[in-house]
Amino acid sequence: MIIEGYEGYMPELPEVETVRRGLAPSMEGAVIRHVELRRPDLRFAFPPDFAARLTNRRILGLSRRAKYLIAGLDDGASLLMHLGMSGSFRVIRQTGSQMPGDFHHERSQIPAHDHVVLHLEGPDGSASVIYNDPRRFGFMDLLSPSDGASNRFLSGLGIEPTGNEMGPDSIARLFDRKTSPLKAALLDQRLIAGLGNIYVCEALWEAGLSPLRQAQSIVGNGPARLGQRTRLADAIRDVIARAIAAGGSSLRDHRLTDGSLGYFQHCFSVYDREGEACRREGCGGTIERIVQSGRSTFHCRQCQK
DNA sequence: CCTTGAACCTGGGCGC
DNA sequence: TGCGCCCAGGTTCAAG
Repeated sequence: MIIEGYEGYMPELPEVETVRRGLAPSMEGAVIRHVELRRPDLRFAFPPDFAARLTNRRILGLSRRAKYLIAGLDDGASLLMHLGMSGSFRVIRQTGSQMPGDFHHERSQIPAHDHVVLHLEGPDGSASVIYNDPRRFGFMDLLSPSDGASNRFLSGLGIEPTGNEMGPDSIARLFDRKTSPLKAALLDQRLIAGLGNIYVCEALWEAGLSPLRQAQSIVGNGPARLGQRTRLADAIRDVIARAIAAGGSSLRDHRLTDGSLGYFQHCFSVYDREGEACRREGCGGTIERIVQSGRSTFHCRQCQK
């Protein structure tokens, strides 16, 4: 018997957190019995002996830092996973006498873009965790116990958008003397780690701030600027928290979804709403799409100053 | 150091 | 139906 779950789309922080929660029951406490690599690389080459170093290791916990998933292993190493733009995981639970890999024989062929399969043996039976990534912007790495925070992917990351550090003081420190647009500064993972294009647009709308103004323009001691930073910090927390809550709902109902934007998009105030009326009470503006550093920004000129 | 833009890939949607 | 173009959740580089 095969039970198939569907996890993961739109990989910004809330989605990565949703994936983490979805995978944790299958992965935590399980032993990796076999690792299938269908190709030598994703965005980057897998590290040397990647599969061998994972084999027969028990997964102690699955955590998240920014948009990274981190599986802690029983030898002190950690498996680092990033979903890029199009990565997703599926879990297939096997019960009965199936051998690992049999699900591929039950299908006439391997689904396109299934690049990594972790065959797990847990207390409640076996499971296969399959990483699929059409665009291959995702990547994986293996951290030795001594690597810790010196890992090239983790070392430069900024503060967590939902952590205790997020507040007007941190924003002042991080954005001081930054001449880049607010939009670009919020996307800079070295300052705040975990925000992506959708939720930056959403948070700026909620805070009533223009994506075009310079980041340093909300730095300063005046009450107006303190208010702007406070509203921005609150908006970031709020938008992320609501998206995680929505992700949780869609996860419970995942059989009803097709894995596309569908479910979440009802929650967006500006993202992908070009030409629609601004949803702010009494605003009357129209959502506009502009391009900043090569990426779409959705905003309302009327109420975002 | 700082900021911007190209590059990495595949697939879906649209206009012609 | 098909072709070419534009667009998409992110990150790393190179160039200015």
